[in-house]
Amino acid sequence: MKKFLDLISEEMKNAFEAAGFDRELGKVTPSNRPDLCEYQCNGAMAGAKLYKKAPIMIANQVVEACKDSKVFLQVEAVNPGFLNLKIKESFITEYLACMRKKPKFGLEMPEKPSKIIIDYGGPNVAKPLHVGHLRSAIIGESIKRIARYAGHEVIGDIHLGDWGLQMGLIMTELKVRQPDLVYFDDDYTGDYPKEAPFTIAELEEIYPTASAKSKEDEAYKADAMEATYKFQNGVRGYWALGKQIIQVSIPDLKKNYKNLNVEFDLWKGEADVRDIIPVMVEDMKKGGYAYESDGALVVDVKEEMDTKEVPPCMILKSDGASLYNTTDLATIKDRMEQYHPDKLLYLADKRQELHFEQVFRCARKTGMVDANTELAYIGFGTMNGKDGKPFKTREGGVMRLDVLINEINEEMYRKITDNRQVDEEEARQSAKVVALSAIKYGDLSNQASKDYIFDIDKFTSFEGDTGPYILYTIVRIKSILNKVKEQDGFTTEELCRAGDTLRNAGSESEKALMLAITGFHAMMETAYVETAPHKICAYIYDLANAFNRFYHETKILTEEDQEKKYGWIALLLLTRDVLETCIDVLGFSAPERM
RNA sequence: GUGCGCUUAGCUCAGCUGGAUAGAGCGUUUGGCUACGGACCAAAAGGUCGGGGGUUCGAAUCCUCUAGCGCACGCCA
Repeated sequence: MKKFLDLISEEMKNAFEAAGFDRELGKVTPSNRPDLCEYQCNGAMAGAKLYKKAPIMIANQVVEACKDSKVFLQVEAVNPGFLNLKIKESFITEYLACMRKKPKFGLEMPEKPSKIIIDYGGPNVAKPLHVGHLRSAIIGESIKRIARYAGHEVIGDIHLGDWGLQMGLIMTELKVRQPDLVYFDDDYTGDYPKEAPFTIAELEEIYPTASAKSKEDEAYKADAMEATYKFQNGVRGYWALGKQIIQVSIPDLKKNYKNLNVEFDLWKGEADVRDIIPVMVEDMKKGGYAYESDGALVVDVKEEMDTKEVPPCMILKSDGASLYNTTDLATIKDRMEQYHPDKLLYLADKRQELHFEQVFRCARKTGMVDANTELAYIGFGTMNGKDGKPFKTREGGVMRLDVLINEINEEMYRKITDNRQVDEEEARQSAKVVALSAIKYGDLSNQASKDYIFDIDKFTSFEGDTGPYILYTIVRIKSILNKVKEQDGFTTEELCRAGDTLRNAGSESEKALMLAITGFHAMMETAYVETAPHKICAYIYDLANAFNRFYHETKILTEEDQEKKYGWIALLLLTRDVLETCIDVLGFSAPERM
């Protein structure tokens, strides 16, 4: 269905046309003076020059043309030429009734859905997730869900970091501890064991140990680099061992991402493109794109329009090893061939902007990506502590993600059980759900591209613009609905039927709530087009406020007029559904009670 | 050095394509509890939108200059 704002604009455009002006002047926007009107149109002022007429004259003519409108309750011309609009209750009610009946509240679906691959997450195997992975996971998951909700086909790929020096480091340390493992025997030709010779817990201990040793011991580091080389070049034992490191890491990563309500469709990594790299490099040479420079193989990606210096994109290091660029490019090639996507979307720290610029240019120049596939990069800012510096533990180290999450879970549990009797198990469960909303909302309500301050006290607060406040509002609605069910002896289905008929708003706050709901489509569309989850946050915060205001002055359960009461129930159901849809798109959910 | 980004209330942040009196939350002050969940609601105080100049009937928003801060600039990822 059409967006509410478009419908009103249409009506206003007709009025401009009827009054003899260009209909495009009739564009309506939400009011920035809610004390005066619900919507406004500034077209009369824009038309003043065009028609050599005072804006207020134009506005008055338009007012005249709006006389018999079925949409507008009031159209008022105000100096210097504003058109202040109020909407008829019946028009709003009809619109909401229509929203209730349609899937996705009647959000218009694209004629041709795009196929989008979104690359986010990017954790390294064998290393625990830390806070640096949080933003990518949270924002990426939400952007994926927004695009899906908007009707597109989206594939989320975690793009594991399983190619770098950390692989060699682990192998080197493993060799020190267990030198007799068959993986290290170059003469071994049999099958390698299915069981990995380590657990995830051991891996998490091995890596930091190895990393520390390599910083002090040159020979150790050289061994690690050699092991990395062997792994990358597919020396049987090393390759098999590397695969096992990956296989042991994945279930652990899955578990951790599941706690964040983050799911990937593809669990591919850099190592998966190993076979593609030589072919790709060969093609780049043959095509005359790649050449040697200071011993390294590079592709020029400068463009005439550049205002800055864009260094060439390095494909191979002077020792012949591949690097970040190489695997990213090979991954693009792989994705293009396997999925033929309309868009490749990357989510990474904003400091990587130049890297993606180079990679994208290189991919286009070498013909790996055709003109109708879009390459996009969304850079996000740093998560800082209260001091404005990158978030650290009290001791100044990198904070593990599970530690941080546990801390917030505990804080939530404390708040939920504070001063009240609750079932232990249920309280634990809700604490988790609410804690996740606190973390995610805290992150997503800020613009992704900016740095933000991760303030646990602020995010976990039940007051103000926070996740818990949104959940609280939803839970409150659910609570009322449950009471009605009890009171009138309804099942959930019966309640929905009983609350089927919306009625015209009977108060300012009810009308404001209804109008807030009508903004859903425009908001969702903007959130998709601008990849801006924070707009969803702003919307549900407004909606929750509108609901709480309405709730505060409306006694629903004790209302004796059944028609009135069930009209409100209908409005509650719709409000709840819109709120829950929005938080689902943001990547969290609401409990039944909290 | 080159380029990019940021600067809005005491603090944390919004501000849609230029519109009326620049908005929230927290904190501060005040009022509302016989609780459909007060984890709420209502209200007040608090701003030269970093600074200068320009475009425009009209600028936080567009252009330009400038200051402060941050980030990135071939063999890490």
